[in-house]
Amino acid sequence: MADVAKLAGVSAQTVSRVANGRTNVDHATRDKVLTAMRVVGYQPNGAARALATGRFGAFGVISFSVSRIGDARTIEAIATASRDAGFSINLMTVERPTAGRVSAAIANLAGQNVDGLVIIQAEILDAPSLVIGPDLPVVITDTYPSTHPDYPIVDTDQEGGVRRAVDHLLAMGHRTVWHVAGPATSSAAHERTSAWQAALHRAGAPVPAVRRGDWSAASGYQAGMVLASEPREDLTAVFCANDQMAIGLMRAFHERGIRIPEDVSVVGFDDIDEAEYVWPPLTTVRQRFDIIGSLCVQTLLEQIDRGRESQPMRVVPVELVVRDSSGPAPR
Amino acid sequence: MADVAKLAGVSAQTVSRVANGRTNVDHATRDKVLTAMRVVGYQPNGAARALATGRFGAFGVISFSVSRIGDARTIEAIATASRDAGFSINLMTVERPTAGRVSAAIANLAGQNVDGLVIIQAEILDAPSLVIGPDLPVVITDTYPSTHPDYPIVDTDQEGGVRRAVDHLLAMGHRTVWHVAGPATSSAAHERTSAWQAALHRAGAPVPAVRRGDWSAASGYQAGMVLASEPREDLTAVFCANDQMAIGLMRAFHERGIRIPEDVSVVGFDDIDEAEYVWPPLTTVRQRFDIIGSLCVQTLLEQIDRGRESQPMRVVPVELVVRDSSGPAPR
DNA sequence: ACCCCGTATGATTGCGCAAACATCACGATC
DNA sequence: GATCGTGATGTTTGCGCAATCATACGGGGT
Repeated sequence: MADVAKLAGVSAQTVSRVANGRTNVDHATRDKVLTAMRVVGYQPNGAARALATGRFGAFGVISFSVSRIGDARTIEAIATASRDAGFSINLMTVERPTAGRVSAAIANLAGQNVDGLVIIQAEILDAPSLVIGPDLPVVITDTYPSTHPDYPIVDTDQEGGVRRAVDHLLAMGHRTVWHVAGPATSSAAHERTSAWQAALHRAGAPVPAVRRGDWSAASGYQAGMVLASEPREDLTAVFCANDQMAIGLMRAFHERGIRIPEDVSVVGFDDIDEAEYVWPPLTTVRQRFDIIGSLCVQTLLEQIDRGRESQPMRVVPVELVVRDSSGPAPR
Repeated sequence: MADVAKLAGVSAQTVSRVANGRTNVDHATRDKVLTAMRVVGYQPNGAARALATGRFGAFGVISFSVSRIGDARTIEAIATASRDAGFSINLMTVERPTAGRVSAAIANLAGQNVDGLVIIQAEILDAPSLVIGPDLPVVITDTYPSTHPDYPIVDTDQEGGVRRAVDHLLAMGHRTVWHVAGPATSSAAHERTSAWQAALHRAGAPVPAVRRGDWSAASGYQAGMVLASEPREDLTAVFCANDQMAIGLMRAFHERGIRIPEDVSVVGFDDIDEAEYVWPPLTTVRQRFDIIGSLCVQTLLEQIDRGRESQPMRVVPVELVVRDSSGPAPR
């Protein structure tokens, strides 16, 4: 910066003003400075700026996974919304989802580099409370609403999505709907299972035993093999807690000669890109990760302006996408 | 830090030493300081540390996409390897892959916050050269080897992977292999197409016209519909440049009553999780994104130590995974 | 002609930390 | 017993920038 100032024949402070786009700089002066910047190849030092201003221009994102599709899409949306708001993203992955590790990651990011924190909490933590500095804007997504009463939450309308899926199947004459749940460690999986139960209860339908997977197509395949090997009269519809398990389950049914949807209807959750192109095309509940991401950023920006006031949970609507994997009940 | 020093009855410098884990501090003193840190709730300020040391403890990652599976897995691997090396990840997405935008993103990250840069270049840029500060460690992945002769490159063994896939099909008696390519903007797509051509040439097989998709299952579906509607005697094997297009293509063939693999064999590229669980299970070339990620980080660490000396391109091996979507040529 | 105020610019200071050097005490060595 | 080395600690300084205050200039109002 000193070099630029010398070359342009102005003070360092004026260079700073130009670099920050202040208006109170003469046109001619600004041009001189900009030219000098280009000549010198000046790049402002973010650390020094952060030290002087107390702002980092970055949000931290804590996630247990990046490659799981939902997480990837959420992160992408957060990154895009953050960039548009002038913030960069500091991504921190936590290998094992214990509250201690998450709190450590938070501490790490918090003191260090960020103006706010998005926690993609995907999995239930072992301890109820997170240690978060009181002044750090924070938002939690992909978590039980009740888990963190003190922090703002953004999440998909799990209950509404599941209700639509189950009602869709019941409306087509299925007497009940089986369920392949996500892992017990996932709060989203819990919510979907509860909502499935509730929807069946409301309709007066029997509630079959839950099969449990781990989100992977492999686990859906296994669940499908188990279901196929203990044939039951009322197995005509299955709601899988995500699309990948639904895909695996469909492969198992194919292998066992169970036709979809003639014998059994299958519905997933997420609407991943492939859902439309597997065979048969998968009926599913579309999550709007783009909205989730931008709401997270918006929530952080509001906290930066106004502090962590009590905010309502933000629920992101879903949409049932009906394709060929679901149809009328047989007979 | 001053508060901690006062409370512990030592100098600020000693607190700094404890915070940085230096060994030359007396046990008793260290304990006093650690206690004081806990009492005060001390968190070192990353910006100040970076300013003083000139190191940020972070790598920048520039990517055009986060949610595309390969990118997501690469980013996850980079994040994990970086964390293990004590670095965090500053993620920057670039919406439109022009050299100008990428250079701007680089400038943004470079001066600002990072000790090194991973560019996941996925798409061919409009201008040949990137503007990268001469002192910034950098590594480019997912790009043409020849594009950036001056920078270290890490990439999958595209040629080897394609060769294995094509040879696998030819060895089963197919007279030739059709190809659904990735988008013209992708260097990986180019490489795979060239390798496919070369493999056919080597075998003396005819080279059918290339169909082009955009990596999505939807585009694979369209390509499949087109292929299915112009039936040809020699259409008995298709190599798709990624798994998602292969999945879409298989749906199209299902719809048109073309059996896989009895009528047509299909091979993909990537080995995404679902590949094993679509119907039929997809033969594909497994990319090792985990290795790519850790090699990227390793390359950066070496540059930090020894400067940007000329490094050989690092080629990551692949593996052909044979499943049920490929079989002997009909008749 | 005077003052006042707004605009453009410069000078000083401190953000929180670690590098570099200085100091001190103590034990080993000849 | 003088010298040296080693480990533990303190003091000074500067990293690069923006906040703050200070200064200079010029035009409009009275």
